[in-house]
Amino acid sequence: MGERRFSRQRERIYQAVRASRAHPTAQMVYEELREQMPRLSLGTVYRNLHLLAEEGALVELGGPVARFDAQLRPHPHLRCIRCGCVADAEMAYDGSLDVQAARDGWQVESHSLIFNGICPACGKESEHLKGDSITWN
Amino acid sequence: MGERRFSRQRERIYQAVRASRAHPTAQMVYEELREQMPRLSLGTVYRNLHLLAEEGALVELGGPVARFDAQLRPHPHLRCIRCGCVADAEMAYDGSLDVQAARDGWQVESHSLIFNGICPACGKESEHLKGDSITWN
DNA sequence: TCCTTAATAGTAATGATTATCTTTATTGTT
DNA sequence: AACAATAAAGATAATCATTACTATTAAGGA
Repeated sequence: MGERRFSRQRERIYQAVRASRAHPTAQMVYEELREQMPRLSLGTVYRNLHLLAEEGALVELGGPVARFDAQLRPHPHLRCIRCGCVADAEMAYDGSLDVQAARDGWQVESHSLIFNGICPACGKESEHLKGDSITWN
Repeated sequence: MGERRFSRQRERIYQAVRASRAHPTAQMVYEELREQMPRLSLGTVYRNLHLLAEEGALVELGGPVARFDAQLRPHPHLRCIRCGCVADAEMAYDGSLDVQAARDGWQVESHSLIFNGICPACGKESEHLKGDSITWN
């Protein structure tokens, strides 16, 4: 449990998420940075994404594969049930919901609101193809 | 692509989810049924849970490990950030949100609203222990 | 420059889920 | 009831995301 030190890898990882609008996965960050840092390891990406999330510099989004967001204000997201891409919803985060949801002995801290749908790209290229729907409630 | 046949395994799997209030995972269903059906295979549980979800008899909930619900009316859920358990929120599903969320070329079909918090059991046993927070937005 | 040790790279291990493949069982038909 | 066609099961291997482990590298203070 020592003091945190600077590392160029962590810095680049943070900047990569910041610069992206794709809510990238660890794999996506890894592949992008690898071009410039061929020796980068995937484990390093995972470790640092979690460190950054832990210290509040990033937010981790759920789902079957984790995604990361440098936009710290909580907000709803849109997820494509075809390609899995994630976008920000233009909608405010309603913290009052957390109060309403509390019941029994639950202590509600936050909520995640994810809209499932078809993204512009997928909606265009496939008015015929019927891929597997990956929707969650 | 043949016609669907009856199978006692599928029937029991469906009943197991129906009878549970835990929004069980595939593993949970498997372990429970195994007592009565020692030869049951985990792959069979996964295959049938997905078949049942596909034909609309069950709903699949997201998260790092998939959970299943026989309550078909969409509704928000509570998830414990300590133990991972899932419960129903006593709150109506607001379909009007889906209309509001639509933007650009997105076709929104549904949404999932999950409250993150501490369940009664975890809140009781640990006002001292500080486990890893697993919260998603 | 030297030391301490946090952080990395590389790789093995884990856990959930999916795929493959042989055997079993459902169901329509004799 | 026996038969044939094939959906589904059981067993196991493979895949994918993520985590753990270990020897080496590199912050950063003395």
